Amino acid sequence: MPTTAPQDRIFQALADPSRRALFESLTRGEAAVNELTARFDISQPAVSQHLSALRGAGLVNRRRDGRHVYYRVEPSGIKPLIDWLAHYRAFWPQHVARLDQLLERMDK
Amino acid sequence: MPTTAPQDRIFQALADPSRRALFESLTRGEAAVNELTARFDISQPAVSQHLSALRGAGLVNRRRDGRHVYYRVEPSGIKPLIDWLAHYRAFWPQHVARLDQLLERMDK
DNA sequence: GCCATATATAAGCGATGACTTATGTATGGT
DNA sequence: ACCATACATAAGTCATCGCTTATATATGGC
Repeated sequence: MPTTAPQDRIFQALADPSRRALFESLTRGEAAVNELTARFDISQPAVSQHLSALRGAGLVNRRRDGRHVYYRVEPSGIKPLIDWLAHYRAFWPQHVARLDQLLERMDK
Repeated sequence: MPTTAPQDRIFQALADPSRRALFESLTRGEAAVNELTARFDISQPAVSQHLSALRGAGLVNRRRDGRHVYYRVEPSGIKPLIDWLAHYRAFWPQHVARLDQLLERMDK
């Protein structure tokens, strides 16, 4: 039954509260792993693993600068989520048009 | 770290592919547990457990009719998801206004 | 009341997940 | 070259998940 859908990794990535917190933190701006480790009460490897999951889901990017690796939100990453929501357009008929416009704009 | 957020149950509910498939199936229309069990290749208890999780997340309703229990999508259930998305408005500035309108309309 | 159907709950099991500590790999400074 | 810092990966542990089978709880028809 479970043929891996495109939403699979993103939903699973966001299912974990720590990961959502990390993501939330990154929306405040790019941050290196050591900064993130300082902000949260989990070990550095745990942070790296979470970031890896977020990256695998396409939700974040990374960039190396010297010894630091800076992570930042990948704006296009949440598109699968929007797509998934749009698929259930039938349940909010009035809003479909707006969602469609949103999707069009995100394509570019 | 993990103080149970409002998005918690909904993200976790949607993290499972079988559960998303069930939800998808319900968007085609209300269905009883035995129908859903027939559609998928998992046991009836598994279906009931998934439906319970979806219900716990506010994504579906149920209604009893005789011996059957019919489940249907709760349209307001995806609002937390929209809310969560809206929170990251900063990343798609052009779309914020539209998302806001969408949210306003869902409130009623 | 009795039996069949429909669903929910219980109990158990193997797989996966989220962490930990320990170690490996880059990079920079001296 | 050496050492410290920054990050990733490995390995192990404990909890949670998704499933199963077995059983309990409706409801309806006779």
